[in-house]
Amino acid sequence: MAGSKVGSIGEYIRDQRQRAKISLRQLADAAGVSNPYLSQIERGLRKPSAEILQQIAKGLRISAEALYVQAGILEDRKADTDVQAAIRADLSLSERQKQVLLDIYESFRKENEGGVPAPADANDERKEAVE
Amino acid sequence: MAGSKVGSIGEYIRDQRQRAKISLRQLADAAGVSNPYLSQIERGLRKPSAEILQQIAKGLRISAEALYVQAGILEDRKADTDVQAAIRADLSLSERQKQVLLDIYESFRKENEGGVPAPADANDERKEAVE
DNA sequence: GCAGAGTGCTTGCTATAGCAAGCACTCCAG
DNA sequence: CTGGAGTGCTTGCTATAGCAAGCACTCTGC
Repeated sequence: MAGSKVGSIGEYIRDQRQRAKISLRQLADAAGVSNPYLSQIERGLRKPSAEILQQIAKGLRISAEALYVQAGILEDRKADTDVQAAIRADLSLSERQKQVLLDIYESFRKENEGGVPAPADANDERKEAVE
Repeated sequence: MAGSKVGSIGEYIRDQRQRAKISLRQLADAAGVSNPYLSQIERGLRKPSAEILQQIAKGLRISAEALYVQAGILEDRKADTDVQAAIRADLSLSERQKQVLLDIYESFRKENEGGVPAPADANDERKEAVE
């Protein structure tokens, strides 16, 4: 999907449907939503709920997440790193603690965008962080 | 969160709110939703849209995804990897950064020995770590 | 005691999501 | 030509999401 990340969900659905070479009614039937409503969604007249998006994704045989991203209700995340996935799934952490760790992890990665720093620099980093 | 992955979103929100030790109105204000509506959501009388869940997540300072998972609109992605192993193996972090993250992770887990704690504690931890 | 602050909930309303019934059109076979 | 199948859209309706106004309660200070 070239262009903006959060575009018109309706246009995106129509595009995917046309790529799949199925009619509006065929998709509506496969998705279990009414065909007039799907038409309205595609033309931007209605704003579908996440549940409807889930059904449409099923009918299109694509991930619901892809539609959520287009609809602006989910961040477009490239595959989680192992660290991120592990933190999210860790049952010994509260939701808030997970968010804190993820934020710190992310800020560390930003610092390292020019490369992983030498151990001497990392020393200073630790002192700041621990204090 | 032991037990079913997709439970009552209302109970979950109330639980997170009570862990954060904030009143219903405080969360409603922080989230930008009406307090009666939040009350209805917590009691399972209404079914909030993804947009409202997003706002509530912001007010609770947790990820929207966590609420989506509870609401059944997003799959809970499993991670087979352990947090500690993942941090150690992450090539985008320096060794010192890894240690910092591991220390924080460890201290979070220590705090949680009697159970998953109130997020207010995690708040303090974050301030220390970033400074 | 009363007033004020804070709490969670009730109630009635508006806007709109999502549907069913059906229209208008195109295409093709008999 | 007509009828049938398929297409996308219009229209009017119902159910409900989400809100504002306000109630009933608890607690505290004067």
